[in-house]
Amino acid sequence: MKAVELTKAYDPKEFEDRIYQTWLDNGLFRPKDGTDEPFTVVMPPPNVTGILHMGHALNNSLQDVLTRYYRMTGRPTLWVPGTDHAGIATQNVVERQIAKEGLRRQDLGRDRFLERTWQVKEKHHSIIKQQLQKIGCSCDWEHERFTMDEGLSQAVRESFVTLYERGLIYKGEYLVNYCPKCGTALADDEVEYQNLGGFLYEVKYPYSDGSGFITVATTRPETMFGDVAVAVNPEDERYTHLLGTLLDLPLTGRKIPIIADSFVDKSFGTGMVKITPAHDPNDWQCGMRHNLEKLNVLNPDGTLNENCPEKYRNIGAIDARPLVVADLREGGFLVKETVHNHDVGHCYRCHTVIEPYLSNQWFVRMQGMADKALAAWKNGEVVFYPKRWENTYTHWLENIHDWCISRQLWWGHRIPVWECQDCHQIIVERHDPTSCPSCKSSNLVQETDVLDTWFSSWLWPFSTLGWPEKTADLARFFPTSTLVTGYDIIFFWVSRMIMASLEFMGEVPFRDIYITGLVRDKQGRKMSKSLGNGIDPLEVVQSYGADAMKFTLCYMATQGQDILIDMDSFKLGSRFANKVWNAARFLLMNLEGVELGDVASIERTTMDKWIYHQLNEAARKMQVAMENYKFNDGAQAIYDFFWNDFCDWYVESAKRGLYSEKEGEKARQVTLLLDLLAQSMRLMHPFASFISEEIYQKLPNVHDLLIDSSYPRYAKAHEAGEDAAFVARMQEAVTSLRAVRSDLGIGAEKKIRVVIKVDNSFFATSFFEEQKSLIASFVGASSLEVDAAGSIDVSTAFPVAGTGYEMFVFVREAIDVQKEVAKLASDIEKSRKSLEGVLAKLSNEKFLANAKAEAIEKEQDKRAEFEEKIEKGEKHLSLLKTFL
RNA sequence: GGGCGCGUAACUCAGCGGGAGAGUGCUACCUUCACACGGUAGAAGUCGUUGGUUCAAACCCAAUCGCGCCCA
Repeated sequence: MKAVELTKAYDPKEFEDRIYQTWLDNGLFRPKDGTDEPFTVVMPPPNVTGILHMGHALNNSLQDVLTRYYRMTGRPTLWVPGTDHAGIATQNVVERQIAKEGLRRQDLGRDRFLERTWQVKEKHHSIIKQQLQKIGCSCDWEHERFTMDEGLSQAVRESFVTLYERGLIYKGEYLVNYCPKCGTALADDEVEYQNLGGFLYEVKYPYSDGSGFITVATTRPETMFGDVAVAVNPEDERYTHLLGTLLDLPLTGRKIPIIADSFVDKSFGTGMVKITPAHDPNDWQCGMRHNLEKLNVLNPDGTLNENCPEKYRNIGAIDARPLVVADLREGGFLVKETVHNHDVGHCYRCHTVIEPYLSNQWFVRMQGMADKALAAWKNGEVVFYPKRWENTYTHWLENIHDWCISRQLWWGHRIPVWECQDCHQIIVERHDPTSCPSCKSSNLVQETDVLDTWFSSWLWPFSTLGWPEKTADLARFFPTSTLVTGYDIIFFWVSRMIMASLEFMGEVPFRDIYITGLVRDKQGRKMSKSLGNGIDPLEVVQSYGADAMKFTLCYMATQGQDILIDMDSFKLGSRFANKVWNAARFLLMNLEGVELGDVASIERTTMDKWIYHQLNEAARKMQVAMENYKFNDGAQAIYDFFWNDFCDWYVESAKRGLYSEKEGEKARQVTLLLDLLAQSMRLMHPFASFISEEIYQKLPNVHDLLIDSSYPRYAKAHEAGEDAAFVARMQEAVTSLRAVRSDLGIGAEKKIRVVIKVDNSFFATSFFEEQKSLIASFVGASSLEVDAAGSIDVSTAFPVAGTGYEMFVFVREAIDVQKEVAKLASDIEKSRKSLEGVLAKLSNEKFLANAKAEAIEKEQDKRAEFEEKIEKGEKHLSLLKTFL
């Protein structure tokens, strides 16, 4: 066998793209055939015109880990990728683009504007796909979907018509959240609230009969033109006698009544509230209760309309406020203004202040679906990780509002509703109608609004698999296994998918819902364009490699916690990858002239059994971690195993075998090392996919692709607890000797003589005896003796404590005896303190009566241990003092 | 106003009833034949505060302070 040469430094750029291409070329992202239960994940579709940010990197890294893990356990695995048409956002992108050409969408017309938008979509789509590939996502691109694909549009159509037929869709006049900038209605949850400074104005409203006035309090005086009443609390004795009195609305003179409604807070402001049903949600409710007129005073662009006095018309509501206030003051109506902070809604896309606005919109009745979604959760059909997010889910469903699904946009699924212009019949059908079913007229006009983007994404887990067609994919892969997403869209998306799935498929779309944290900067701030504190995942890939990024994110992805990182954080993964690379490099350079043996039948030493035991333990930890979505535990298990166990101890110990002259010993050692390396690559593949595959491809002992090989499994039979205990004791001895070396300032180049005296009862004596040369090499000893008979004179040597044994180092150098005496004395003191605590427990009857047997046993062990430490310490102390 | 989360080593975070842990950073020594993106050793924490439960509390309970998020 020939040695294999790896480059000196880990250079991910050299192989990542190539490896990805190999996986693609071999079709390894496709689910394999078989009857095992598939593992299926649908990717939360990123906005097609967006760019990949750290949140996507995290989210997709975790999905990739799950997918690769389950793929290697042998289950047919499908990860469905795709993108979302993101109605408002995409339309904004295109509008900004044509604005540079001096055009508005109206100038182009609907069809040409949409053509433009599709072009933009195509271009951006290829970018985002490339980005996902760059970070290593092992999703099945043959299953890729876009929310406006033919099939998915069919799904939208089917679901709309079905809901309509079930009487769950209606059109109604409603007070919606309206963004004047985007020119569209927003759902309640697309509004973000920000606490802003403002004023509370107290305004006189005179009685119509001229006998005086009352005072109302308002934060939005400019909406007074839409006032239709003033309300007081019915239990507010101050005002009961005024009920029914007419008032003259200032600046207009319109007459409005005083009414009673219990929603009014007596203690807020003056206890009198002006009622503007067309511009305030509470007033809207109040107006419904009292059957009041709804007087709209705004144009669609947010300016005041013809229902206002002429001088304010066509002025934006916010700009009109100071004018109105000034005129009120001048007219003597303004009583006072006080500083008042309150929450103001903003558009989640463009951050413009939203206006409650009266308009005709389409709605879905949600109550029935919400009840079913709650019931499904109560029955344990969906489980959140971490569990506490279930509160968010249930709270939202318990307070469900009807969903406003129409958007005044062009980009999206146009609402499939036609109106006959002759008989005004409303037509909602699965196929575009050509004539009116009632009067046969062909004069039909389609609704101009499109549907909310979430109306297509709530179908995602089954529309991507072919619904409404009864496809083989749907039968095989639905319901999916796990959803990985962020908590910011639990109600936007997760809840709605569950509702849609129950409504159309009759079962939940997934069982496990893993909610990731948000990726933030080191100060804990959200990463955002405006702050400029974002980290570009591709820049991380460029600097450290995709594996370093994924590994680091996993290592830090503790369940339920946000992840605070900066660019330097990724050094964790990068260093690990470099370590892996170099360990492999070292092993592969030692293959020259070796004939590999049969791993299964090869003779194993205690060290060998120990490392296989540790590997087995790592596999066990990994399985537990994966099943419980503890990505950090998984990453740590492989990190610790590979670095601390394999590299630091096993490979170091194996060097003797590698350089051995003994017949067959080198081949034996290399065989085991290569097997362990291959298994390590399998174990780490989900977390560091490229480097593990690259190394695996160089191994002479394996011949398949790693991505498709089998995952190491924990097996009770591979446990070797006794060997593990031997090695643990040896590690303790080595570490103590190294510490002494360091402490006494004995340079690495100086060889030392060591004598280990073992107690009669020491369980690892023969192991120590066997491993003398190994221990010696670990601590740089020229001579190391295990003295079971107690015959070696160590009266001139430096004593080192151990449990079950003690060690003596023959030191030639002058040592600072005072310092060592002080140090030992302080160690003894610590042991004394610990022993006191232990003895206190053991003499406490309540402890003996109540504590678990294991706890008592452990305390007894500790007593023996501390007593031994003290006893040996005292002995060593007097020995040391003879040096003085 | 309601809900949730977090306060553990300088930083980022695990641990969540029985002897305080990791990574980074820091200190000292080492370029010895895989790796200085390395090795070896080390310093570093009354586990936010105060009470309570318990034989035993970083961990459970209550209160309190600070920070963050969500909802109204």
